[in-house]
This record gives sequence, structure tokens and C-alpha cells, in this order.
Amino acid sequence: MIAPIIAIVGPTATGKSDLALEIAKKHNCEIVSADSWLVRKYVDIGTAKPSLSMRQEVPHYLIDVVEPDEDFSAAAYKELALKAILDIQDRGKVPLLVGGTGLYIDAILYDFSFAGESDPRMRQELNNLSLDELHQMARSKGLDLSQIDVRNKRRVIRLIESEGKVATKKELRPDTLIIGLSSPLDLIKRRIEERVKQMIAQGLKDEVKSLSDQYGWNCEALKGIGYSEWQQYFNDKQSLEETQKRIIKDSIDLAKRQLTWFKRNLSIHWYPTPVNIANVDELITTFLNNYVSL
RNA sequence: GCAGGGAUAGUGAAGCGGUCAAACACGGGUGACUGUAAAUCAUCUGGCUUUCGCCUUCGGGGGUUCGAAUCCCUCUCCCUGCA
Repeated sequence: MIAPIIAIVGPTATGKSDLALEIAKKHNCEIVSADSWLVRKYVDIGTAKPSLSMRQEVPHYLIDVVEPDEDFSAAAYKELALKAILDIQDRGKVPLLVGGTGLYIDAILYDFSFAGESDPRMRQELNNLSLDELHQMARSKGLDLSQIDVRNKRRVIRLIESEGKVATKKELRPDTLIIGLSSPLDLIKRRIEERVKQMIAQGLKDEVKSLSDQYGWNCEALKGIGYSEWQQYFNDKQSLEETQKRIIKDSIDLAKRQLTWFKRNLSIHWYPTPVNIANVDELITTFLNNYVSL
């Protein structure tokens, strides 16, 4: 059974969503978001979530699937996204995987097998231990610390949680086309700046306020970029200008990390950021022509 | 004009005779990444060099000393008190 899948990846603010919509309309696709923040309800402005009208034009999946204070994971994402993908394919359409969360993208395209669940209570206990204590614990359980970054607490915690089970990945799944959107960092910076200003103009502050009122500052939804920065502002410890600056800075740092992740993937077909849709379109048409129903 | 305080790498700021190319923070670069991933972590950040190392730095100039960012003299600029 032939089942092509197209992915659009890249750092924030490079126009993935807009491109995806155009592609989807032209090529009979439905969109599966691969973004760790779009999964969450009520964080709309700060995540640049695709608008309702966009979502009406073309179905989007894996958006608004968890509550603001709910735990989520890459493994959970994989399961849900896979379901959506199969569903789309069953209806004879092409899934368009779109997002900037490299781990989520790769979990699908390289069929990650995650190493084992985590128990929320146990995780909390582990979080309270020092790195040294975690090392000791891992050693006493006979776990192999040599394969992980032992200075990274989260990796050690995960090693303990998964009891040494090893995660695996496969080759890039066949029938996959990956398109990357990027541009020189300077331009990305400028786009981020502009976008953050726009978010604030659109009422990001109120969105944050109502979330913090309803769920408290500890909820997951307020830990993200564009959200956490406001806590200081609402405590009168930071001006609006400073808040905006910090959001921009955090977003740029994110973009760099995303770039680092995607850069090493040699299967990506890169396009510069103000995308020329015609170019991308050509590649996609060629790709999809291989699958014209016989 | 007199008295006192200050001038340190991209920024802020330690250092106050040797272990100082100079703590730390921020800013910047590079990279890692599988059940928190918008997370978490590593690493570099005066110049040249892969390393060893060499060279030029701590407002300017001149001294003291085996040795100075650190002590002395002087000049410039900034702040404070008295005029």
C-alpha cells in the first residue's frame, strides 16, 4: 500500500503554517501539526496557533488536544499523530506533517520506540534529588550511565524511569518528502521580533492573564515562551518593554536550537524563508506523481 | 580652585604585587538531544595556533620592583563634598 507523507519543518516564524495551508489546498492534504505547544488548549496567540478559519479550510490535527494543566509527552504525541495519519490516508488524502518540534517530527518519520513510561509521582521524587544522588541511585540499580549525558539531570532521571530500556529508531520511513523552511539568522530574528510585537498587539497579555487566573502560574501552559516571561510583569517587576524583549530573546534562542536539530538531517529539502511557493510546489508535484493511483 | 571616589575584555562587575588573558553575570557563537523537547544539557567567547605555546591587554604616559590590573608620579575624562 502506497502512503506518501509530506513534512514541513523549520524554526519558528519561518512561515510553515501558511505554506502548509497552500500546499494542502493544492494537493488534497490534511495537516498534522507536529508542535509541542499547539497541542495545548487556550494558548493561542503566544503560540501563533493557526486560526479557526485556516482550520476550517483544511482540517488540522493534533491541535488543542490537551488541557492547559495536563501532562503530555512525545510518546503520547506519536500515538495520536499516527492515528491521525492513518485516518487521513484511509480517506485517500495525503498527510502533511507540519511543525518545529524536531523530536515530534522524528518520532513519526523515524518511528521512534520510546523507552518506557514515567510515573508522575516517581518523577516528582526524582526531581527532588540532586544529580549526585541520581547517579548513585542509577548505579545501585545497575544501570549503564555510559550511554547518556550524565551531567544532564533529565537524562539521568529518564534512565532510571525507563530502567535501562533502550530506545530505538529506524531509517527514514519510505515515501516521505521533507521540506525545510529557513533563512539567515538575521532574517529569522527580524521576523520573530515582528511577530512577537504583533502577538502583544493582538492581546497576548490578556491571554496570559486569564490563564494564570484560572490555572495558576505552575500550569504547563504557562511554562512556554511567550507566557512564562509575563510572571515578572504581573508582579510589577518588569516593564512591558522588558517583557517583550525577553520573549523575543527566548524565541530566538529557540529558533537556534531548532535549527541545530534540523541541520543535521540531510534528508531535508531546504527553501529560503519568504517561500516561493511555486518552487516547493514543483517538488511536491513531482513527488506525488509517483503515487498517482494506477 | 581644594578635598575625596572612580576609569578592567561586547556590556555590567570582581580582582587590589606573582598562581591574571583576568572570577562572576548578561550578551554572543557552536553543539547534544527518544515518554518534560518552547524542555534539559554541554562547550567556546582578546589575537594567532589543532595542542604545547606565543603575542597584545586592565583610561594615557612615566616610574618602583626579579615581577604591576594591583604600589608611586603625572595627564585625560567621569562622579561626590567644599568653594
